[in-house]
Amino acid sequence: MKKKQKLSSNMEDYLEAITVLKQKNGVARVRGISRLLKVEPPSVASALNNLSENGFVIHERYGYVELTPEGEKLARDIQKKHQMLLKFLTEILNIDFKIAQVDACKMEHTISPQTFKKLTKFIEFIETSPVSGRPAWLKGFDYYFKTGKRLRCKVRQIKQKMLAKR
Amino acid sequence: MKKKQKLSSNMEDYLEAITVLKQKNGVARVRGISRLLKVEPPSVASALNNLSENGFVIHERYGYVELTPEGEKLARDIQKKHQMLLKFLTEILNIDFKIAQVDACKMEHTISPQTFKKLTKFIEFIETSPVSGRPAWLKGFDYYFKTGKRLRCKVRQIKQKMLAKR
DNA sequence: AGAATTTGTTAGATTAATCTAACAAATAAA
DNA sequence: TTTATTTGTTAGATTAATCTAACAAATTCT
Repeated sequence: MKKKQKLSSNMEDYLEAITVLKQKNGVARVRGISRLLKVEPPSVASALNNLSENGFVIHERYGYVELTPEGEKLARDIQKKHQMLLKFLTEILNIDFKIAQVDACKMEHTISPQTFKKLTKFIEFIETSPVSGRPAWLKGFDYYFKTGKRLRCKVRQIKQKMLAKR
Repeated sequence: MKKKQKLSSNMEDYLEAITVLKQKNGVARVRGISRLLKVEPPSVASALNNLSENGFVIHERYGYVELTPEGEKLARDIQKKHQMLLKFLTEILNIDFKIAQVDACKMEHTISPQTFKKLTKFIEFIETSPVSGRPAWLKGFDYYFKTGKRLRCKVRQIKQKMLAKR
């Protein structure tokens, strides 16, 4: 066992596919992985050999694919990145789900821990906003994106109201 | 000439390196590309052959590397993506320049046109904010990231002031 | 149980990107 | 103008990821 510290994007994709399948069907098998990643079964076999040699999966001939603890940890980390990016793209930037899914799938392999952390916090910041739903500034961006114009901001609106009341 | 429609990330990196060098030194040569991308000269030679066959660069033996109009266009597009992502990461998310640079370098090859457009608008929205400098909500995020706490928002502050004045 | 279908494996080829080693051209220094 | 240095090229090996073709095991159907 070679115990690589860093897997290729490709191998990360295989690990991710395995957890996705286990979550969906309870088990992961060559066929499922092959279909999910749109590669032929021999590619899966070769990838599993690689992951097996490096201690991320356990796979006996014709059997189910199992993750080792390390494999499980890695897969979880990748999934976290994926979900965070997907959320950022769909919920904050309002990108179409399918496109966001593809983008997230690629970015999850390249994003640095720092950027991951920042974006995670960014999402958290917005989700826990005291104002219910999408905060005003984000709505302001939605409007700007659609029309190219700016909504007058709340602060100014209130100030104007105050002036009017006098 | 094969005229590929889609280049690999790798080839895109070479194209980008060529424009960067031309912008910096006026010309691009094998050595410069080799040093910039941290690959050996034969790798550059082979990449240039590829790009040459596909009509993106012109390179005669021992000479400077020139971009064709198509090469130039592609390189410019990649650079735009890179600069936009760098800006987003450094100016909005406040990520360290070096890390942002690395992240941008990878993401520039995977980002979809939609995401590119959204993010570009997002930056524009913030840069053209009527409030000078970083808008309040972004400062709110900076504070939240550092302390985990929320600044009370402007609207509420004003409302409180109004109450106090009565 | 036997046949048909699905699933998995092996062998071997292919492609893209890289490398080292050896050599050749161009440039700079003596 | 030789020599030395830098720069560029060619040939050939290596690695990772994929594929097709052929076969083998497991499962399902009749």
